[in-house]
Amino acid sequence: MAPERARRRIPDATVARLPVYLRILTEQGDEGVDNISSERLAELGGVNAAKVRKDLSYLGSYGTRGVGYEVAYLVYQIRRELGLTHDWPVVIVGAGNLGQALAGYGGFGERGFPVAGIVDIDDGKVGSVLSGVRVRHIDELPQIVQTKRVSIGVVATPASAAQDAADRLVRAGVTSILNFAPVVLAVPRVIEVRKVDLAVELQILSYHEQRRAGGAIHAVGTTRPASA
Amino acid sequence: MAPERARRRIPDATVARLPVYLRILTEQGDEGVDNISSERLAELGGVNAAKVRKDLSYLGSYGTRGVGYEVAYLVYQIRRELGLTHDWPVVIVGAGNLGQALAGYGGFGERGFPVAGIVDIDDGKVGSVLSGVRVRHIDELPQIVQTKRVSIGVVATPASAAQDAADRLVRAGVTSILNFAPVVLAVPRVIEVRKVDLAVELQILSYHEQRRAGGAIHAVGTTRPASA
DNA sequence: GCTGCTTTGTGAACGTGTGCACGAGTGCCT
DNA sequence: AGGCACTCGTGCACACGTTCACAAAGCAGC
Repeated sequence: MAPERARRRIPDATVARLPVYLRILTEQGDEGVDNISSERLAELGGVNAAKVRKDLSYLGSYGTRGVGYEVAYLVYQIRRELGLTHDWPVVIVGAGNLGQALAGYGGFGERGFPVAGIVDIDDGKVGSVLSGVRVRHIDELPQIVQTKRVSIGVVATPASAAQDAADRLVRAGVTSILNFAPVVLAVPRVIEVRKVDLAVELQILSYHEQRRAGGAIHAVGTTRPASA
Repeated sequence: MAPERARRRIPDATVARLPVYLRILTEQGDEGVDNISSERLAELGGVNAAKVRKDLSYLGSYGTRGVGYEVAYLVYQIRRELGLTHDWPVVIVGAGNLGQALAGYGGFGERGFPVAGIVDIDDGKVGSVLSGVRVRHIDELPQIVQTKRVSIGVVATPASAAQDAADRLVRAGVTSILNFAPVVLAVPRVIEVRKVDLAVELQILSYHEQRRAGGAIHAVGTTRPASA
């Protein structure tokens, strides 16, 4: 049969950029662009052209020398590689400020991640409806995950409840977690966790602002300052 | 005067981890812990102990061999290095779903990033009050930035309006931007931009799920499929 | 078909980040 | 005071990621 492609592991850094290329390519496709060069794609993506070519080369040799890449075909290949050929329902834990915003944010469903359910531990919130999805009690989590075949969970609870939420998600059978709580989650090795932490992002910006403002004023001294 | 500290450039990877250490150390301090070893800090932060020591060594030699690090002092040093010795007011552009959630999310102000203002281009939204902050028209952006000395802007608009929002922020004098819109912003070199993209995070998780599930099922054909 | 122009795909060099391993310093106990 | 147990700080080797530079491959025009 077909010779199994060696499924070379795609570097993390590349995986993180593929969604960006995908979005740009989709936009370009909608605008009627049929072919695109690595140079142009790099420009739109804010990266280096060589990087684009190397990234895309991990998918296979889908470009045409002297011409560029066929947009539609590349979109297909990236979607296939990212597993976006079918929907991935997600379940949101936590119906607070953030959970509500996430549920209301249309971007989820449109991009292939429909909200299969929202759960909260607070009976006061259970029953209310957010953007068409009814909030259910967290005890129903296992049932939701099973019946809707959910493999991605979103933790949108306060920090203090995040670990419990993660534990419940894992027990319910979820294998990937997107964590918005400012906590380092402890989960089994096999569970894939990604973290989005606003405070961290702001503090990184703060570092650069601080450095810009006063950091450079002091001339760089010798290697070892007085440690007294 | 004080001997100018040697301000060596701190690696990006380290800067990204310092906020995590800071949060853990603050928590530990609140719980009455006075000293902490790199081993313990690593465990709580989900990283390697050697990495913790190397990261902290960029700040200076603030540990005590045989004992560990004094929590309070380390908190102080990290805060100083990250520029968290004073508040950094932020201005939010976009009072939609996300902008509202961000304004309502208490974590901002508490962590030293008070919301100096929210602006929107839609007159229908101007005037309403979100979590105590009145939404103002985007034309007032320069004034807000100037009077409140804002250097960090948050883009919480739809993708189509994000570049315009960024342009306005830059023109108003902001030098760092946190972008929630799924767009690659074009800004002057000197402007620091960080991006938070939910779709990208989910697609990365999708990649791992897909790989876990069936990545190996379909054998991909030879190097070059028919390209018509 | 041949020439010249364009753009891909990738080897190789370089830079950044990680983790080990161990010397060096510190506190405690006798 | 001396020995021991502990933990930091860091040199070094290795892995990962980025960028350059160029041969290979395709297209267009004559």
